[in-house]
Amino acid sequence: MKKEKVVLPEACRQSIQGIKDTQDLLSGKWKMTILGALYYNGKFRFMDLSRHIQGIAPKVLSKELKDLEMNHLIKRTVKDTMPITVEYELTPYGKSLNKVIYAMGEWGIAYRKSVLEKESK
Amino acid sequence: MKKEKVVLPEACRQSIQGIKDTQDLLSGKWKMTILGALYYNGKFRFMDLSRHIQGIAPKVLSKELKDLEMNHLIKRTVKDTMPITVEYELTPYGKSLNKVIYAMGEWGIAYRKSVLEKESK
DNA sequence: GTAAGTAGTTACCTTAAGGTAATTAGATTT
DNA sequence: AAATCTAATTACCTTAAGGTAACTACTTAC
Repeated sequence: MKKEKVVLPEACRQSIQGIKDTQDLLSGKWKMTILGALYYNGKFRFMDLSRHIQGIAPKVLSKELKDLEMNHLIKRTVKDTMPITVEYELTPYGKSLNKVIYAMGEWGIAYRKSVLEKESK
Repeated sequence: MKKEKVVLPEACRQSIQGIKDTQDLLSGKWKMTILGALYYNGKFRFMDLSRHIQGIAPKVLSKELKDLEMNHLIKRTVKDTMPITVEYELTPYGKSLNKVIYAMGEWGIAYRKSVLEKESK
């Protein structure tokens, strides 16, 4: 019997690699959610983020924000107020994730709806 | 000083929750990549998947495929060949992730390009 | 008969992700 | 004077994710 090895066109291979790269950069339970919050609200202070993202511990939030900042997806700004406040927002680079963020939000909403419908049957 | 608590419109809260739900369902290093491969190639047998997704161990691939099948995102079909082969493909439900998959692939490609450009400077 | 291909499974191990709870330190409110 | 706000940090712990390597059982090609 012949072995027909599956060979993918270069464009497919690139897309699959692209997905992997994106996933690696946005790894973990929280990064996409944080980016989503900043995307939909524009700016957030640390405490407001921690209040609006249900269940995240300050230690974890702090670490995720550092990761995202290191990858130039968000910008951290210390405001000269009393007491000091810190604002986080998407960089233009972070904003370029808009399609990913939007698609995930929409799919999740539809997903939740479909689960609820099944349960009510 | 006044405390102006940030309050998000319901639509934002839903979108953020949607992102979180989606992320939770597609957690881990490999699920999105597997879905991407099936999206771009249509069907894949176990060994072909394991060859095309660089670095994934058979144990891990097997587990991820089970997870995805349990969540009705992919379909597993045993073919009556000698030796037996098994095919994996997206369900219609899995295909509804197309925008997420596509957006992540495109962003990843652009990301890789921008990294290469910076390095060459 | 031996190598290689099919689709996994099993046992074992390591690392990192993430959670808990307490603490810091200055400023402001009550 | 005590509580609460700001943005975190620190120490400690647990779990799960993921990797390694070997193995199964069957078939076919060489």
